[in-house]
Amino acid sequence: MHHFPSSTYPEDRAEHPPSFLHDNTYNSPTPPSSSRSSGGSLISMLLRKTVESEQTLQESSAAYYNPEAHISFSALTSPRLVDHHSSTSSKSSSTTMEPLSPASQASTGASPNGAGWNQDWTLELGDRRQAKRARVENIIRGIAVSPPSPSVHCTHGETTPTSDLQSETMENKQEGKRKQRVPQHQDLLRTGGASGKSTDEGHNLKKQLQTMQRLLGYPETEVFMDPYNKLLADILKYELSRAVNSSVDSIFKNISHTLFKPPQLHIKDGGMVETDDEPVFLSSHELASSSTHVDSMSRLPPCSKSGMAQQLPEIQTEALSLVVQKPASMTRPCSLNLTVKRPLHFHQPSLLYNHPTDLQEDHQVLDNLKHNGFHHDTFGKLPCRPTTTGLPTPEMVDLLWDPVKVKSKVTSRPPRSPQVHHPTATGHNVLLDSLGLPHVKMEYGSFQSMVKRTSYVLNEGLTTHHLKKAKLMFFYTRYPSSNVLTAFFSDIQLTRCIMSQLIKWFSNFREFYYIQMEKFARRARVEGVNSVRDVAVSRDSELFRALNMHYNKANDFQVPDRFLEVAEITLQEFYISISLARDSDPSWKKAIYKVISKLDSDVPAEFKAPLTT
DNA sequence: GCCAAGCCTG
DNA sequence: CAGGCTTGGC
Repeated sequence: MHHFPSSTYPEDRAEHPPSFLHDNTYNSPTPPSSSRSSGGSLISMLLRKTVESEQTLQESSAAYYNPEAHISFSALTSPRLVDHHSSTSSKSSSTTMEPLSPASQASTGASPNGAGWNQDWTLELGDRRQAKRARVENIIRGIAVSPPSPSVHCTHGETTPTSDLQSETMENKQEGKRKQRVPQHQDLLRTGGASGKSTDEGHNLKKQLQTMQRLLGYPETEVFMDPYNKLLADILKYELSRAVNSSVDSIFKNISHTLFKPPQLHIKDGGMVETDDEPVFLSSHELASSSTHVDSMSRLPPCSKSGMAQQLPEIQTEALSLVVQKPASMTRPCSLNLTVKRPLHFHQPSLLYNHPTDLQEDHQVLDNLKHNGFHHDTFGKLPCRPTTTGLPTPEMVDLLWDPVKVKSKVTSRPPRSPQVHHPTATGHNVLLDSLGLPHVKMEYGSFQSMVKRTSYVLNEGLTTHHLKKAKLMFFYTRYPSSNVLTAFFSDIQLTRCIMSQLIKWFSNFREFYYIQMEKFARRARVEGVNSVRDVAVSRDSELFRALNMHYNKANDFQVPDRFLEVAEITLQEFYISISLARDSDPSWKKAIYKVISKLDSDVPAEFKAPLTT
């Protein structure tokens, strides 16, 4: 098996029982990711706030949420968050790298596999307020949509509608003309939007609001008399104004992050989540990252964010610098210069029906205004290079609806030195679309099952699916050769740039891996572990959880036992080196790297996937 | 000088 | 995760 080369403690190693006697029945705990995104659509939240106001007015004592939905929500989110901390802290008293207590593990494992809050809107369907929301939504959508003129000034003028969503949105394009000026938010906040420097634009906005209020069933005075509601109204005005001015890009981008949510989710026993429909790519983990990390939305690349804009023939009303990236070639440049972005997905279930905790709500609205609402420039001005193909194929357009691709950073980074290679138009490769969707625990050997063909595309660049695949491959190989990469990423044109990116990915994976190893090795020493024999890695260990969270965030992949063995060896190597004070040598890790590099396994053929059909 | 790998940074 | 830089081997 795997010996323990260069170990300083061969005796320890010899005496150390096989560490891979892991419980096969282990039910992988859900990574402590969590929670819901604190972000979301401003308009959605504002609308909901408005509806809530209505609710308050009409049913002051009634619970807003469907009790059942509320319960589900709580069960889906809160426990895990709490549990994560408790389990982590529970370990602090341990002097070894022992697994967490069964209790904590159990409670953790009982948590759902993320995407918990996604259920909310589903559970609310049928509510009578749904109709009202729908109407309001239509209004908003109408506001946001530009004039119908299809004379798009864009290199992709022949953009082909490919979805119902799209055509549906098209129907709502018959709206009035849009303003050009984009009011500064400071002005809006200062003047209350339609007041002060108000123009006819303000009147229009007010009309829109009045319409909404009527639909919501209460007199407008009721809304604005309350200072709180007035504030919300002001904010709403601001948002509407932005939409009216064909500057909904940022809003669009904000909501697009969440609008691509799965159309339907079901909670399975044990908290696992699965979907009826295929396009489920936006996991709660991904969303969680946006809340735990600094405003990830603001960091989303413009190309990916504005990608869906090319789905509709648009009218160019101004010379915006927004660029669109061809989704099928995320890392490749794009030449689209569409200038009008529309919230095509306003009608989709989204945060409109998502209900973050109430108390946070108010702050979220304002915070989003401050932090999310004004990233227009950030979104729109980052460079994006032209595509090599110029025109999007229907498949490409179709891919625009892939939320992962659209939202992912992976899609944005152009290759360092873009080599203009012309895609072989006949290269009907298949996307590993389902890489982004499996929320069901899958077996090691069933990787194939998550490789499904959804469309024929010409993959010129790496997508988030490739990234996810690469991460899973890391469980087998830490140092993949270029041959392996070539073999397992045959669905994309492995240019030098792409290959470099793949290599870089694995380099980053290793970096994280070794950082964790060092951290936990040092922690073990601090906590009093005095023998390498006590250094072990199991699926229960915090180290594994961290790694699993990083490489298998959705926790939908059964990590091979061999990886745990390698991880344990790595941890032990670090432990040994640190114990011997080798870390005083600047290159002390290299010896470890050399050891670990010999522990690679073959990547299952399933990962090659049937990329062509 | 080139290149791969690693390190640092954002 | 990716860009930039350094390092070390050739």
